[in-house]
Amino acid sequence: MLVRASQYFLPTWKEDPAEAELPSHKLLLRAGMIRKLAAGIYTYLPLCRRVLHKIETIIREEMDAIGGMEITMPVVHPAELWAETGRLQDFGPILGRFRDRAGREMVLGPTHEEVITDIARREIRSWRQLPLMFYQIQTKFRDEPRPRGGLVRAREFTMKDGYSFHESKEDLDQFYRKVYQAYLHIFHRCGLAVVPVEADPGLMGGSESHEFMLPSPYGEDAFIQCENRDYAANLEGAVSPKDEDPPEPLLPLEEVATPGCYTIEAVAQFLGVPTRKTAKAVFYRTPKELVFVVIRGDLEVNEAKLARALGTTELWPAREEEIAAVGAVPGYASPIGIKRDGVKVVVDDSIPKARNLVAGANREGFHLRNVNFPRDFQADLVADVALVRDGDRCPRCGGRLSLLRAIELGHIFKLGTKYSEAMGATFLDREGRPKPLIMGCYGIGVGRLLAAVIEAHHDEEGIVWPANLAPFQVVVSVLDPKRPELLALGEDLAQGLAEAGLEVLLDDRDQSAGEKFHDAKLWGIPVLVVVGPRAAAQNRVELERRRDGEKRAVEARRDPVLCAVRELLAQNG
RNA sequence: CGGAGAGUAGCGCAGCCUGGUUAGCGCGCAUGGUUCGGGACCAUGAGGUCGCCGGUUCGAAUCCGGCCUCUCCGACCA
Repeated sequence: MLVRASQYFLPTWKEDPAEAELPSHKLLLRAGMIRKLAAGIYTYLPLCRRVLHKIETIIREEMDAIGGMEITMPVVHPAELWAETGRLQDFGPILGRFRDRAGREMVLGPTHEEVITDIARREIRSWRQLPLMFYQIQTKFRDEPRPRGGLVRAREFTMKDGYSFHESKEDLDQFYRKVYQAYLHIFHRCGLAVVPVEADPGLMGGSESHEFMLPSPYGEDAFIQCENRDYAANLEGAVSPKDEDPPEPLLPLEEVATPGCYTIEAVAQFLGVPTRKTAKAVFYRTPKELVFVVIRGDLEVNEAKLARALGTTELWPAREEEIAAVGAVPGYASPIGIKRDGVKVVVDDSIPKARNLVAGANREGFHLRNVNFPRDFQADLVADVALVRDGDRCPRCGGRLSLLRAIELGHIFKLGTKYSEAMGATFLDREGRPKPLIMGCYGIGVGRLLAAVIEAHHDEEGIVWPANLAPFQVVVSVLDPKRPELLALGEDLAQGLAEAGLEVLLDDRDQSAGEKFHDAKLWGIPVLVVVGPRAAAQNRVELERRRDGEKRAVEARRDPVLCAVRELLAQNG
């Protein structure tokens, strides 16, 4: 296929736009691939559409290969459907809403578990129909509070979402592994070295989940990875064993004056002890009760882990008056001597391993030395609720963990029966008994994936597409298209390449040579064929490879040019 | 939602502090001409409710108040 640049829409910019920070965002704008309509809402221009099409093709091939069937679900859903699972509430303001002319409340789909489960409950009756896997590539809308980085986090975005239905947990487990592998293939084929990490299912619910992360300094997310590569987890789910303090005799409680020491740092400094020899009190509120968390002073509470330990999804920081109501003194709060009714005391598992800690005395201006658990206070729950830090130990091998920024490209979940139970989607099992369908769901952010490919494949001059994703494989640049013989030569060579099955951009625009060279680099097209007067005088054209700038001159005829282009493309990796 | 910054021609910016002719520069765009291998040159020209609303003033891009939008950091986030 052959496209003439003079008749195509390729609005490039010379300068970096003021609104962009990330390389992918700047390059998408400069290369004329996207334009912004509003915060986090973009038009995909022709060059972008071509690349998206290639990414989508890879995704379709991999989904089809594991038995996925492509469908398209509606963008607009009745709000009632979302009320069935409780997510009309849970999603809150993220959900785009409007009323139709009859006054019925509608939502813009941020994801499609409810819709596919509605299909399933109407159509799936027997175990004989299972398993089933559906997927779609479609526009989603989520009114995120902070869109950022162009396509890295948009409010309106393209997503591949897939949903599978199974008769048993075992069948889901087996299929989940297939999807996991298919996802690795997809990212590999896009030229990305992603890391699968263990993740927290969060709002989606379910038992097990993995995120596919591309490490990047510009990532919108982060994860924890072991130096020995045997453990990777997202921040909300990461665990690390706590070190036991060296044995020391348990000393008697002792109250000490610590005027003006409202923070752990201040207390530790005032008393000359390290922060890890202190116990910190942190207060939360759930719909049911006040939660008093006791954690080692050098650690932070991981609210996702705490919520999971409490079996709740709703958790907020407590207000001062709620803290005071149970007899705790903010700034000097202590688990010793508080009212126990209506308070749940959660002790992080760092505390039983520590000895002789400094904790609040529940008295303005005083702390206690030599606090020991469980000698001095009791817990309703002992659990790991700490945020893992850079440098902590790996739970598998004891190696060092590091915190890496990353772009989350995909997320897969074993949903189990959360949606099928809420919505009454059942089937008759082999014994003829009705059972809720067992589900999995699988998402890839397609636009984010495209942005991630640019983050991973660019240089100072522009994008450097992997050959299989490039919008065109070759650009044939006619330096002086006003000369009929040069234009004719360029057209003939471009035609030859196109007839051989390549996607060719013929740059026949009447612009200076420099501008055309710069645009070709900005667009990231793998091979440039230069048709210029200098080489043409010797009946030659010059080829240049985008990735490394390697140049070669070949005879200006179809066959030698095709042959050389193919070689350069093949070595493009 | 908390913090920070920005909004002047299609893009990038200056002018604002210290109010005063017709609001400027570079790029881009249009027309004509000269050029033609790494973001050319000359000439002419088009293009602006200075984000919006209100106030102060003889006079506001400039000072004051309110609002809107966008960007970044954080919180949040399948």
